Amino acid sequence: MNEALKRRGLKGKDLARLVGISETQLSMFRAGKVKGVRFSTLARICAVLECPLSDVVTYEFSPSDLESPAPTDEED
Amino acid sequence: MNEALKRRGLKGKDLARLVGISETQLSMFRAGKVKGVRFSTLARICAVLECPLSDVVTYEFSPSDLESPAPTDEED
DNA sequence: CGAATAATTTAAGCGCAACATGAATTTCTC
DNA sequence: GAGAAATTCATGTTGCGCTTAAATTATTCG
Repeated sequence: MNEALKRRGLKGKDLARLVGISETQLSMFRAGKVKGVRFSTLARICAVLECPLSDVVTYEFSPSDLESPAPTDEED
Repeated sequence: MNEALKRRGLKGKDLARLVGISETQLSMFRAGKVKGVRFSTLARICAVLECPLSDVVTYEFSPSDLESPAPTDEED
C-alpha cells in the first residue's frame, strides 16, 4: 500500500485522518502488528487510496497456517 | 470461496473443523455478517482451501466508503 | 548540524465484536 | 419424509481493534 500512498501523494497522517482511524492504529496495521481488522476499515483504506484490496492485505501460504488448530485429518 | 470449497471437495462443516472455527462463525463470515476478521483466520481459510485471499475476501468500491468518518478535506 | 515534520512505539483503557457452545430452524439432497 | 448440511438465535467470554496521550525514533531540509 506504500505505492498507492505515494501515488495519491498522501502522508500516513493524511491517510489516517481520511480513513478515520488514529495514526497509531494505521501505523500498527501497516507494520503488521495487529491481529485483525474491521472490514469497514479495509474498505475505507481502499476507497481513499483508490486501490484494490490486494494492495492493502496480502496472503502467502505458509505451512504453519495448517498446523495448530486443525486436526490434520485430511489427506492431500 | 464457494468454488474453492467445491474444488477441494469439502463441506462447510469440514472447513470449519479444519480451519478451527465454529460452523456458526464460518457461516456468518461467509454470509458477510461479521464486521471483521482475524488475519489468522483468513490465513487458515486460504491455506486449507489452497486459494488466494481474493477468493475469500473481496472489495468493491462504494462511494459510501468515503462518507462518514473522513472530514472531506481533500480536493480531487 | 538542529529544527521541524513524519512515523513508530508504548502505555492505559474502553467497548465491541470475533469467537465459542448449544439448540432450534431452515434448506438442500435423495 | 428422513438425514445431512447450513443458517440462525441466544447467551456468554475475552481478546483485541481502536482511542488518546506522550515519548521515542526516523526523516527531511535549510
